[in-house]
Amino acid sequence: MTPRPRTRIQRKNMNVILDAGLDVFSQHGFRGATLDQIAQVAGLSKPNLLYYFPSKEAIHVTLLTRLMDTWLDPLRDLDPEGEPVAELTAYVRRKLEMSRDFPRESRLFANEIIQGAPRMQEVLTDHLRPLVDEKASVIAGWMAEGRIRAADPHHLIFSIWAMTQHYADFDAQLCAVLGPRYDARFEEAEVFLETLMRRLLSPGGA
Amino acid sequence: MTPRPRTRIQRKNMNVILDAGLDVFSQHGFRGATLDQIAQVAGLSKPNLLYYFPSKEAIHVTLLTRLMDTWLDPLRDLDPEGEPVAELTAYVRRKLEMSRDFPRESRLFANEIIQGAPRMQEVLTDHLRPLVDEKASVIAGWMAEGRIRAADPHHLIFSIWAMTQHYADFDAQLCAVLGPRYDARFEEAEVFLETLMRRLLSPGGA
DNA sequence: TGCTGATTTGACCAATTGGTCAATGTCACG
DNA sequence: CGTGACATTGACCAATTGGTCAAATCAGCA
Repeated sequence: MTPRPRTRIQRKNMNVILDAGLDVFSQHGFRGATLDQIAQVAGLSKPNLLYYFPSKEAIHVTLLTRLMDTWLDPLRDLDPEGEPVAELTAYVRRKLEMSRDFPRESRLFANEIIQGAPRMQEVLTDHLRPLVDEKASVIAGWMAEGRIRAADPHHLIFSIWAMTQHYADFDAQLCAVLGPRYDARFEEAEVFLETLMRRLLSPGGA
Repeated sequence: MTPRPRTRIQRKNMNVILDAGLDVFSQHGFRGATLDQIAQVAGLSKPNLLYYFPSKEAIHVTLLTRLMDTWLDPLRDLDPEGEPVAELTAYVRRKLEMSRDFPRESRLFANEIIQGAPRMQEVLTDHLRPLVDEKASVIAGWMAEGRIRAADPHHLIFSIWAMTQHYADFDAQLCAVLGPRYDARFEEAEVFLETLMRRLLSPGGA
């Protein structure tokens, strides 16, 4: 689908196009985005886009594939040998950092899922699901050993996704509701979520 | 913007159109939706749509406005005189029920917010923000009285929104990850979220 | 320098977009 | 059974869509 970049120029332009595509797709979704818009943001002509990518969909698929590579890293990093509460709060912190540092990627993903994930079914079932099941059973193990309080591990993971990605995906709402406190939203969120995780999971309920 | 329906036929057709619009807008966002698609789902001709609504945007705006009316009811119902933990778990339960019973409405809202809420800024700052501030101070009052454990009330509300709406907005992801457990997702979520809220808020940390 | 392949684009295309309008059909009510 | 308002639509429009292509330009190398 995506030709391997061979020259300097190819690498540079493909990155420019993907960055522009990320801008536009994350803001309007696949169907709402147009090649003209992407070309304009990229500073290239439309035929030039199609010299590097065979179609609009190819740009989108390339973005989603590259995204999934790094998107799940925080969950992969969950260490079965680590201290349970520390591991899970660290996971939340990493996810929150991703929402802060890569909001466009989060929104691209959210758009795709909300619209039924038509171009991601296989990657979700083939890669995401096994990873989630694996980490859920690690968490279940911790719970069985009494190292953290019991709660459905899958829904625990879903809640962590929901709460952390919310700060990227619903940014416009936060901005409207928080007013002047908007600038501190990530610091406040980190404190709040750490408290939440600790009370939910710490054996003492601390 | 939207003419008041005068006849039976008008009322019926406007509802048919709005329902079709909800289908299409919630799946593709504003720019990704087309009048032809809405007309097809509604079972009407395109010029007939435009006989009842002056433009594509008018349908969208009407949907959003009607939605906001009922979307915030669960939060409005939060009773300052009630028992704090019971009130907040009831709020979570009502929000979760809305995700279960009105997933299209949730996705319509999510699409609009993700795309920067270009058509909702004023309703967010004029209606949502005052309501959130009011309820946040109710919650803060409960915390100050020691009736629930302390935590940032605004971020508590955000987390409740995130976790409950996640079950509507990211349905495709849940389906892929949960597999056969997918059918029980709402029952499981209710149990999980009740546990979470209780541990987070109950003075004993129960 | 000249050559060759990589890069860029103006012009173009068929299909689709949101929207208009005149003509037609239908319904309620006197 | 008229008749006037309500309802419906086929035909059409200009603009935009994703995508093509031949011609022009550029970069690097012998």
